[in-house]
Amino acid sequence: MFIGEYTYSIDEKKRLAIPTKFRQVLDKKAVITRGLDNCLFLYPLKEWEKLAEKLSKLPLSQADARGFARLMLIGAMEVNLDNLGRVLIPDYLKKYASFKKKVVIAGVYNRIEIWDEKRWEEYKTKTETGIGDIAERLGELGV
Amino acid sequence: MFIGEYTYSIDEKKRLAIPTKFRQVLDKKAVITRGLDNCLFLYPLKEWEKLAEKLSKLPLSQADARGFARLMLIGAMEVNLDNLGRVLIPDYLKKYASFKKKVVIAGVYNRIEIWDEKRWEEYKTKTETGIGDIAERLGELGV
DNA sequence: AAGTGTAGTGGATAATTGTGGATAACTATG
DNA sequence: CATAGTTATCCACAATTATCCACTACACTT
Repeated sequence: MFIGEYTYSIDEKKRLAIPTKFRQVLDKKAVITRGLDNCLFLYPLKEWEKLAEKLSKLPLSQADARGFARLMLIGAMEVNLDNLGRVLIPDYLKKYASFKKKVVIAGVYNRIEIWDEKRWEEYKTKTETGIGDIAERLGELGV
Repeated sequence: MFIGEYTYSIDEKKRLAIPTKFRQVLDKKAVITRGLDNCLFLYPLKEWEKLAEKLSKLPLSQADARGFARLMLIGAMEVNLDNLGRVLIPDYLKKYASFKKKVVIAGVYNRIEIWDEKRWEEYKTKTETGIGDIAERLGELGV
């Protein structure tokens, strides 16, 4: 399980270190994809395979399902952790998530999220102010 | 599984390099054909055989199904990868997909798509805005 | 409080790969 | 049969990528 928030920096070679606690679970190989709200998702290989399998079953004949599967599958990239536990961020994903130097790596149960630091702060303050409303909806979910 | 987005260029001899990660799976021979949304599909031989089988079973009575099957079957061509992992793009397919110099090679699970770079960018932005809420769709998939 | 160890960051070297050109083989046509 | 044009195989260079190594800073231990 991934939990916690860490701040790291991407060097000029697009390398990003993964927090030590997450490395043990990731096992040298992982898949990085487009995420929600302009962040990136990082999945362990097995979690990704489950997701990809579902995406591949979407009907090819319907334009919007086709587009969705394309965005998610084409947006994904298998990454290897080097000896020091770093991964390479592909250009198009770096651009998609508008990464500058500092990024925030956050554990969200079965996946890892990677945010541009500034966007993360903005998202956090926005969410924190609205957290009262969210709590009410959580009640509906039985939490 | 094919995933990821790569940018390559077609030289003046209509040769196109296939990303290294895809070569291992393709095994020297592949089938290239007309795809949806003005891109090309590239299949491993076995995947193509399965698809061709399905296409041949489409009801002869429906005009659009018949047209789709014709498009893909007649447009298909077997291509060989040379020693450096490049394939030759036939003229009529190059024209169909309106390739200029730069193309995007994209992995979509069991097939590879080849897009003219400009068209891909257009399709991507169009789809990103038109796809609606990605979160909801992921939720439907149980992710 | 000092030393040792671990982890984040940056740089350097070696290997791989994308791209272009050149030569050889084959086909077609006069 | 020969020549011209097209196609295929091979080779070389340049740029990017991957692996390796070193340094620094923080933390924990003794």
